[in-house]
Amino acid sequence: MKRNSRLSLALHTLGHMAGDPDRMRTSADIAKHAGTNPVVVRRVLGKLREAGLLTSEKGHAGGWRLARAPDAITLADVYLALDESLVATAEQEAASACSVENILQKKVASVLEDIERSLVERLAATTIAEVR
Amino acid sequence: MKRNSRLSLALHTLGHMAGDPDRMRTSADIAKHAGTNPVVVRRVLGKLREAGLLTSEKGHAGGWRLARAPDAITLADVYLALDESLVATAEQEAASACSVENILQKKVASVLEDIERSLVERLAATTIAEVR
DNA sequence: ATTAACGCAACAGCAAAAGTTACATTAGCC
DNA sequence: GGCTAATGTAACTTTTGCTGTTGCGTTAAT
Ligand code: FES
Ligand code: FES
Repeated sequence: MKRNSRLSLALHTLGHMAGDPDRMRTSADIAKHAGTNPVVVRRVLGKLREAGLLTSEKGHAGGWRLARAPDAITLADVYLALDESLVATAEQEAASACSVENILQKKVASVLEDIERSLVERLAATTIAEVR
Repeated sequence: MKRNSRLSLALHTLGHMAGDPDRMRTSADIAKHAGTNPVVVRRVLGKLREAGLLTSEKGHAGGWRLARAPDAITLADVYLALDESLVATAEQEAASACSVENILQKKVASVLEDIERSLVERLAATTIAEVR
């Protein structure tokens, strides 16, 4: 697991959680499985918690758990929770003096928006219950 | 022009070329317009030449020119010529022991392939003659 | 012969992502 | 109450890919 590691890490972890939703997992456990560092895990899962997909508990018997049923969490939920996008975003700059630049900007931005939308649609069709 | 600079640079340059196809441009000219370095321009345009979209000539009166009519070059041609993809590619690693990983890999890869295909389709609908 | 261009390779600088360390806080357990 | 094991966060370091830069060889017009 190398690239796009945040998303990979998140999906992989949720996939395993979906297979045994009641078990509480610590960031150290998860990190060991994923071959990374507990802090990285907490960083990523923290975003999923903010999005309401996971809950975490501090203290002695703490750890991480799904916040909803596995079949109520789609890949799109995860993708959107980390706001990192798989489609390069064409950030719009203040309209330049160059007409070529402006026209291109519009064309490309509109294509990318459509593509992004359809990507999310596709991801929404699969739940993490289906990937374990 | 900051991000995804290779594609931006390429499209922008071709857009301008489409407006005056017979004029020969040097990498230094182009670099000045694009606010970058001639070597960077040659790197990018070199790929477009390999793909048959441009021709370059060395020597004193050398420079760059379109290899075909502007309305015969689509944005998709340019996108494909630089093999840099706007959709993050889910590189496949040797099937791991973990079934979650394998299933995810397949799902995500297939989605991304579809998305990439449809992106290229969309880009193929516009020629550089339309963006000047 | 000179000049102005490309081609290419090697190197330097930079910025974003990942990993690491450190420490405060929290909650169960004896 | 004190110990232990967990999260939460901030700061720092390392890695990595991209951009930009320099240098030099090659080519062709003048
Ligand atoms: S990571 Fe999927 S099995 Fe350990
Ligand atoms: S860059 Fe488009 S006008 Fe100079």
